[in-house]
Amino acid sequence: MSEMSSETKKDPLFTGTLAKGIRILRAFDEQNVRLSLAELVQRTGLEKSAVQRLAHTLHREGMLNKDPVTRRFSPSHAWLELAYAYYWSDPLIARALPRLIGLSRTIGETVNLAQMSGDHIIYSLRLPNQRTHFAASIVGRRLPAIATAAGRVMLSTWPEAEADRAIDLWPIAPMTPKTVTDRDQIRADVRLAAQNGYAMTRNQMILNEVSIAAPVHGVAGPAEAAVQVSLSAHSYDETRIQEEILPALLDTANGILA
Amino acid sequence: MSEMSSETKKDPLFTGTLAKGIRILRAFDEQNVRLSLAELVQRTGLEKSAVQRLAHTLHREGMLNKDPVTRRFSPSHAWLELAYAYYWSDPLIARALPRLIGLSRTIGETVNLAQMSGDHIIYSLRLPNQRTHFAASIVGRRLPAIATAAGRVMLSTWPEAEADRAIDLWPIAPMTPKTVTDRDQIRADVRLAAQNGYAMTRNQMILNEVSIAAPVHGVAGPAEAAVQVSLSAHSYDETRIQEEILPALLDTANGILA
DNA sequence: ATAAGCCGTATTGTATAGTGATACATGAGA
DNA sequence: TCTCATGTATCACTATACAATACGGCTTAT
Repeated sequence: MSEMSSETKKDPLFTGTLAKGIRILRAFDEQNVRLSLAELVQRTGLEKSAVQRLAHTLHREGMLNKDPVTRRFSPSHAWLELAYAYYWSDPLIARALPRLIGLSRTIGETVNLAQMSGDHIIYSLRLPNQRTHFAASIVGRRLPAIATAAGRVMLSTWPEAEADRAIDLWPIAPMTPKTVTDRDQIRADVRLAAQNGYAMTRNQMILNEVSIAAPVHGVAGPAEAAVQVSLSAHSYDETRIQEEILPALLDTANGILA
Repeated sequence: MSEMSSETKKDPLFTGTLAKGIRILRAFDEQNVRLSLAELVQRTGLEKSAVQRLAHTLHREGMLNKDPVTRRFSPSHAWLELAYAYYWSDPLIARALPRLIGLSRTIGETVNLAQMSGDHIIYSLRLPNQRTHFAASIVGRRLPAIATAAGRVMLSTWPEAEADRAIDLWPIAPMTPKTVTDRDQIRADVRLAAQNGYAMTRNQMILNEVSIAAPVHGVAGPAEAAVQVSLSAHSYDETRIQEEILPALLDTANGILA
């Protein structure tokens, strides 16, 4: 009767109530920061009664704050505690963090650790500087993988067939007028990254931004992650990048291997 | 029949299934990073069948990874996405971040933003340096409020009766041999913080660590948060702290007011 | 002023969906 | 080879989540 029929079709271990509750948590994002009951109904597509019950439960469990006057829900500190648990669970984080800090001190520019997450990348560590704008300063941000230097350099370590499939099928969300949407151009860029051992993009997310990424290799096979640096094109010409940034970046990424 | 009878007693809006699912998420922490079904049963106190169903659902919803060979569950990237949403939801974060970065550059030492969360503080922003150890580098960490400089300086802005109650009742978890557990001593320290406008502790979490915190005031009334700096007692004597650290710290904390 | 909407909250009969017990399968250790 | 612990699958039962609806407070329009 609903649109989830195909997904839910006879999985006797699937508990719909919990899934709905998770959908409520997921309704919050950078544009939806404080949601009323009615807005939650709209964003989740659930029944008003269901949202009432589930949001109430999440509130009582400490997962949602509720403003006593506006009656709006918002994320609670528990969401940060979950991030804390995540950080401990991923061994890459502890290996990468001290080296990223070193890189950040050396070059004095924004440094990130990105991981592949489906067809997106997700930033799991970020070391912003004062010029970095807010969205680029906080962890957990997702971007379409093949539209980013980090995503491309990771793909460049994949078996060619899989990488090609990804380049053909994965989404691209144009962020600036200069965002590349031509998949053959992306394919060429991934090939180039395979040769160079790093990937570089310009003006893809923000105008006048140069993004450079190097792969973090696992024991063998595809890259586990990528170390990525953002620079202003105004401050860094090609030779400065080659001489000041790249050696330090590649050194950092290689050092994380463990 | 279960131990939740007092909590659940007749709240017709409370959905137990969702609450149980949340308990599964909460079972992961810094010491429990990768949990088997049996361990989840043990840690949550739920029935094996329930854990089987709920963990399966969380896995299908992308909230838990499942290692195909060890069959263990672990936090997924979605946990970082939730943190991302939290960061956008709390307006203090965007106000504080650039100033914290500035402070970090100025003094070259570890800088944190802490907020009150029940009877604990939680670190919501952290700017570590290379010497910072891992647990002190990642957001979402909670510590007993009255055992920390940040917690005490926030309490020092509370109405005296409430602060006294907190000092009497809130938990203290001794972390080092020198952790202060005498509540009258803590009370004196809070009073001193009220006079000075900052709080300082030594050897409370780690030996030879000096922790200094200044309050971030709201429009009026109690502090919204605290800016906190960690130093090595070996590198900073009292006069260096007074001259090099405190002015910058207080300036930063005051500047966040907005 | 009054009415109409909208929204959050409370209530209730009903059947569905989660429950818990149990059985089965697999792999590790003794 | 046996035993035990653990993960997975199945199933009858009924407790529990469900959707509909009613109520009351607040804002907006007329």
